[in-house]
Amino acid sequence: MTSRGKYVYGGLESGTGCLSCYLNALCIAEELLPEETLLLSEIVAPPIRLEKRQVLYRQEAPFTSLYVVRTGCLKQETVVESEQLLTAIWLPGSIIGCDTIGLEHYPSTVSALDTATLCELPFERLEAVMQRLPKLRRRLQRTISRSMQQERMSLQRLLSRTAEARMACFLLAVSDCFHRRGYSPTHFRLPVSRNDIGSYLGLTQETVGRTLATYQAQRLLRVTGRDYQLLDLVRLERLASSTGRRQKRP
Amino acid sequence: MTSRGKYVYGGLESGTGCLSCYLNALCIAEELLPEETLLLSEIVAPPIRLEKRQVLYRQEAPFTSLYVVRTGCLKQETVVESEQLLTAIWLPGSIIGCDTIGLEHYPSTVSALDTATLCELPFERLEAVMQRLPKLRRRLQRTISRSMQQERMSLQRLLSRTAEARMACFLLAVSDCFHRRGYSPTHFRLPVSRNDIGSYLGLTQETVGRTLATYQAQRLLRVTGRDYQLLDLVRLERLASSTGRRQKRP
DNA sequence: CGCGAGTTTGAATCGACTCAATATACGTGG
DNA sequence: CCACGTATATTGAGTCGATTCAAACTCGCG
Repeated sequence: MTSRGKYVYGGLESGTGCLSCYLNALCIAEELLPEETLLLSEIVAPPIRLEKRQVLYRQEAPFTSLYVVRTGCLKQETVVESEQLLTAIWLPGSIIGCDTIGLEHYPSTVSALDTATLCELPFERLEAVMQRLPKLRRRLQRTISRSMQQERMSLQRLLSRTAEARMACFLLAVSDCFHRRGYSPTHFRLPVSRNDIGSYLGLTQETVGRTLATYQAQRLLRVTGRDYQLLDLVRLERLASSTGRRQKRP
Repeated sequence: MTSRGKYVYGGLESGTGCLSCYLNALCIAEELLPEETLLLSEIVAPPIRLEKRQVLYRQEAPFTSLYVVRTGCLKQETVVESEQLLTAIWLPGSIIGCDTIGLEHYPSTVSALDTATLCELPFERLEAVMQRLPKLRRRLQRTISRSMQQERMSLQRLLSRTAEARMACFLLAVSDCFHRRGYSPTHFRLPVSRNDIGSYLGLTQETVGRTLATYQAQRLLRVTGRDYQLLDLVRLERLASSTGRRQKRP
């Protein structure tokens, strides 16, 4: 998070726009007719490329745009009462900035964990298109509602779970996300430090490491650095959906 | 949560509508001109009165309306993978249903914890008014964004806190909410069982009770049943903003 | 090659949980 | 209105899990 800036990436085919985007079915463009999608792609700013540690926007910066993650991984940090929280981890397909619509300033800082590419949706222009395309507005609202409920639930679940169960929840969420974007659900690189995973899950880095070690000993997965290979999704899911504690007898 | 239904409350002055509502400054009506507020009050359905345990809507029921809490207290429960989570506690001034806009069905069940009165905003009609009043749309979006970020942060904070700190966070949030609605911030009835507080905070009922007892011994507050009297907000805030754990030395 | 950030491992402490038993409040029907 | 039964709260003892702290280790990068 040392330098800020938005560097245009020359490598993306820009002429084709949203129509040919591999994320189409997940982006807000979902369910739009081709001619409607074209309308959308006209307002999409040229793709942004961020290098590791580069900042997309800072807390308190004026709100201008939503961003869709095409590739890479970003983190969102919020400072409140001089306490820093890791409030989100963004993977491909996520829409960043939904928590800022209607506000003047971004409530948090978003930065890249490794090289990332994003689509920028200037909100003013998006608003204009939504005026003409109510379907698009509903689509965005649905995305927002879903993520609100999703996030609330996943955090709520974590609250009453042990470290083991929290890690399982986290890894499965990441796996699921990659899966739906067409990547492997069992083998991925997650460029997040143990420390960051810890503050995202409310654990210490030591506990995160130890838990991964335990998993590895049980042949649930293999980790080398930040490269994860899930070996037994079924057992991980069992771990994630139990609280990890002894059953309270009725 | 035994019986369902929406019973019209005869006791609210209905002719005056939003203009005279004591919540005006907090409801989405904020910042609207009088004539605009009138437009809004025309679509507000007659006030709803719910008795203790009555259900406002059930999970999977078709989405029809947003609701504003006028008085009383409600809880939101979500069942996912046969696990029941207490995902929200709604106090006066809250808008219920923001997590459902754009979706077909409510993602959770909301029921009254004691007698409650609510304003119903049928969403179809609200949408029509927002079409004519962009200001109102922005107002609603701002509310949604704010609550998204707020909720995310407060849950995130809880994750890395001890039972003592979690309880302090919770009580202060409630206190703040009542305060902003014009009630006393230090003396209120919170008709939520220890068990429900526990599942909301990710603690057991025993821990909730013990923590309250500890607080009482330290003259931080007085509790009798579900009646709370906060005696030292400053010290409570200190408790809430520290994690409750020993400081890790740098 | 060496430095530093990130990670791993171990030992001791403290906190929250489970379980069980008791006490209190509350609503219902006699 | 009181007595009862159920739901909710309190209290205590023992266990298990996550934290703190310290130290050694590994990897990537200049």
